Amino acid sequence: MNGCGRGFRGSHGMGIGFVGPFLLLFISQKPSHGYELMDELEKFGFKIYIPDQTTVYKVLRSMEEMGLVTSAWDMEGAGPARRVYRVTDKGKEFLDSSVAQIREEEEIYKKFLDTYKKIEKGGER
Amino acid sequence: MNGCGRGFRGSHGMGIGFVGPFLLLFISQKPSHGYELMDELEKFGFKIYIPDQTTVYKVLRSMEEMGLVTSAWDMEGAGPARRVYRVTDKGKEFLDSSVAQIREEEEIYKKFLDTYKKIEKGGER
DNA sequence: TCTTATATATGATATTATCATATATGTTCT
DNA sequence: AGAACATATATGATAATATCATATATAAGA
Repeated sequence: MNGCGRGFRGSHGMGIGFVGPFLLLFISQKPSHGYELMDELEKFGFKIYIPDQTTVYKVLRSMEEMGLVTSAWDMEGAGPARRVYRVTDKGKEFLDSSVAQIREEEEIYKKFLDTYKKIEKGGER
Repeated sequence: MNGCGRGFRGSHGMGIGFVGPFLLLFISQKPSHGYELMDELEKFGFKIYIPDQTTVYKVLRSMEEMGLVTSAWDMEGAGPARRVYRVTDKGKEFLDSSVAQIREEEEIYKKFLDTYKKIEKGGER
């Protein structure tokens, strides 16, 4: 019981969890680091469920191990050093290949909401 | 590596996993049993990712333990006995309360696809 | 009889996410 | 100066979720 998001998606073996593709999408637009990416997740629409910080950092490292991104320390600017990630060609391919799955889920969710609306109206509530 | 779906959603503590709300939705429309629900998942749009059979059976049992559904054996008709599930009031409430989260995810996915389309067009691909 | 579809179930394991905690830099307030 | 806070990353232990491998059993069809 912790008021977090909802569930696996059985992505066993994908290696980058639920949030991975989103991070890959962000990094594809602009090289970025963990702390900033956390922020971007919220701006993107993650409100009720926002992944844990440690999850984000760990997924970034996983993605690097898988060769989907590379990282380098950025000492410039204020504050502590930032580990800045950049997408690789392999990362772009991965992103491309995950789109079909995302599309399916988007459709399933849309259909869920439509169906719910119907039974909510007709229902003995 | 198993070609399955994609990842957790950090639903720690929800107790009914990713597929739970869908099962609850189906059962709310019509009492049903595990084997049939598997079928309905496919009809609903689960193709690239379809949850494992054992996952479905286990989630149904969890939902019963949580008081979201009740079950009874149905001996009528052909074939082996079926454990038929019916939604409870608590189950309906649970379904209601999970809608906000589903809506957020649907929006996030939609935005993912829109953003991807943009960077795909403008991208050095 | 053999195969297939129907139907449920469980113990072991793999995968993913969070929790608790640690470290460190730089800014702002008092 | 000292305290508090925002920024920034990291890891070991633990919790939650999903699958794998396997077992059982009924009935229909070839």
